[in-house]
Amino acid sequence: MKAKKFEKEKEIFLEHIQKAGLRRTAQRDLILEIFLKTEDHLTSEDLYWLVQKEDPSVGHTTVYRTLKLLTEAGLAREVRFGDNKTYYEHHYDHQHHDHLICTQCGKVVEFFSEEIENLQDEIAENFGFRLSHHSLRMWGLCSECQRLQADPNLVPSGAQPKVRVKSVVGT
Amino acid sequence: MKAKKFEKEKEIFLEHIQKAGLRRTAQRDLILEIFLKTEDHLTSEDLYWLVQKEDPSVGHTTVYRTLKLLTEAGLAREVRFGDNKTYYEHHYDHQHHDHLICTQCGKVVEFFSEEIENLQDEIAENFGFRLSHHSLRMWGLCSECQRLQADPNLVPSGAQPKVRVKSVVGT
DNA sequence: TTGATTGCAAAGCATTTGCATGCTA
DNA sequence: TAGCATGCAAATGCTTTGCAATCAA
Repeated sequence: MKAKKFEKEKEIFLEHIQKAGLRRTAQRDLILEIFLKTEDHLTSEDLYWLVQKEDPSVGHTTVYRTLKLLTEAGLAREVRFGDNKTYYEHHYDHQHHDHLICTQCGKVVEFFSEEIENLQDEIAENFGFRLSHHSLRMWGLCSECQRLQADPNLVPSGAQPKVRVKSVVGT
Repeated sequence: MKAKKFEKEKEIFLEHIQKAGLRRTAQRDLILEIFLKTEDHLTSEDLYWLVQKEDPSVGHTTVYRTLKLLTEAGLAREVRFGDNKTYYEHHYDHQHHDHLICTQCGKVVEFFSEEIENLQDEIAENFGFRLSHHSLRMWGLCSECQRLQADPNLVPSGAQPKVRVKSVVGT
C-alpha cells in the first residue's frame, strides 16, 4: 500500500525527465516525494525546509529548480495569493479550482464553479480569445475572523497565518 | 472645458491629502495630472518616464509613493498581469472589471460580467466569507495573434507588446 | 517654525543565474 | 566519458526605506 503511493505521479515525473533528456537524481526524488506527501500550498522556501529535515545537504536552488520541473511535468501548479510569493500546489489528478483567501488569517479555501467556468469561456469567445488558463481569487474575512473581529476578547484558535497579505494586488 | 478636466478626481485627491494631514506639492499635482490623462495600465516606472518629460527633477521614489497615495485615495487600482510587475489603472468612476490578457502580444481587454459577480458573491457566502475584493484574469491568444500563428508570413500590426509575460503565475 | 516631502542611494526580498565540482547514463 | 545536476555565491529586478536637504502650511 505505502509502496504504491504516488506511483502514478512518480511515473509521470520519470517520463518527463527522460523525454527531456534530463537525469534522475536522489535530490529530485526526495523533493518530489516530500512535495507529494504535503497536501498544502508551499513556497519553494517552505519545501526547502521540509527537505532539509531529511537531507540537509540539499540546496535552495535545487528545490527551486525541481519545482519548476514539476510544474513543467504537470505535477505542480504555481499560484499567488497576493503576498508576492509563489506557492505551489498539486496539479496532477486534481480538478481545476479557484481560491478564496482570508485577508486576516491567510486561510485558503479551494472551490470550483462550473457556472463560472462556462461564463468565462463564453466571454473569451466573445472577444475572440483562445483561452489557455485563468485565475480567479477572492479575498475577504473568513467566518472565524469575522467573529474575532466582532469580539476582540476572543483568542485566535491557534494556527499561524500561512499567507501574510501585506498589500493585496491583482484585484 | 479643458480646465474642468479631472476636476472631481483632483478634488478627491486634495480631500484625501487634507484628511490625512499631508501636503499638496507640485510633484504630486503633476504626477496626478499625467496619471489621469493617460488611460492605460502603467507601472510606476512607465509613469516615471512620462513625468520625466515634463519635469526631469522628479524622482522615481516620488512617483512610486504618489501612486500608493492615489490608490489609498481610491483614484488608482493596482493590478498584476503575470509578469511580476505592478500596474496601475484608473479606479475612480470606473466600473469594476476584470481582465483578459493576450499571452503573445500582451494586449489587455477589460470586461465585466454581472453573472460572474453574482456567482462569486454566492460562493463566498456559502463559505461564510465576507468578501472585500476579487481578481479574475484570463490568459490566452487574442484573435490577431491566433491569425499570426496560423500564418507565420504575416507581420505583426505594429504596437510593441506592453506586457511581456515571461512565466504566468496565478492560474 | 514645524514637520511633511523629496530624491538619492542603499536595503530588502524573492527569484534567477554563473560557475566549478559532482554525478547519472 | 560526456554533459546534466548541484549548491554556493552573486546577480537580478522590482519594491521599499533611511536620511539629509527642502519646502508647504
